Amino acid sequence: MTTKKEVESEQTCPAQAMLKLVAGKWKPEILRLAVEQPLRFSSLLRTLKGSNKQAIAAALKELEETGLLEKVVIKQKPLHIEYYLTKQGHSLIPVLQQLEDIG
Amino acid sequence: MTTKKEVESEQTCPAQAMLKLVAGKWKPEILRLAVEQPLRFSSLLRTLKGSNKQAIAAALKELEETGLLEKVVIKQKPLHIEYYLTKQGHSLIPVLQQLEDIG
DNA sequence: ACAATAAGTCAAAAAATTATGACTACTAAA
DNA sequence: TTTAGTAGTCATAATTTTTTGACTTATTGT
Repeated sequence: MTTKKEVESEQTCPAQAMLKLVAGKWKPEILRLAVEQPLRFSSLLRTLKGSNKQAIAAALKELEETGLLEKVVIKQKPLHIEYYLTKQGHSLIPVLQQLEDIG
Repeated sequence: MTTKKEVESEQTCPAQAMLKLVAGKWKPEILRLAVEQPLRFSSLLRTLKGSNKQAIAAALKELEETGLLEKVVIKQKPLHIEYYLTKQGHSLIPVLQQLEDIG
């Protein structure tokens, strides 16, 4: 979402823009989990304690829109959808790891 | 600030915690500027277009509290206060740089 | 056509973040 | 002791983000 504030103040810091792509309550954790295996909506819902469908849906949508996750629909008995970490998504992982190491 | 949400959901992702330290509208930019020279309140206010004293004050305070900036009071004719990037603050710079490179 | 399961959407409320305007504190010099 | 300059604080308002609960779509097997 492009906010009114953003339009008015005309972002200039590139790092800030990038940080927004992984910021938010659930996105870093989701990316971390995606390293290990493709993600499923319901599985995330179970795994991420304190989350809810809307939070998960919003996070997955944003991560997909910004090209960090790829959505794959599997037309099976009960509809399955998997989210894979993209190449760009993978490139973020070591950066997140460094952040952890510093903190 | 420790929020109600944080207390309830008991954060578990370490990267998320670290991201919070540099997230926000002005913190990344302030850190970047601090690499070049010690920062002054009024100077930041002039430099960061679209900012205001409260935003700057809050950002500097948080960056100081989390140990990324160090505050130095210079008792001179008109009171001067400088903010220096700490060792830990410096260690974040390459990470921010990497984020820029990816984005 | 209907049921069961997975994956969502939508509108509204609650909470957090950011912005605004008025006011305060400290220092040194006159 | 008043003044000028720098660095803020405080309460409140506006905006954005996150949460909540009810509802919808898609698929396949029966």
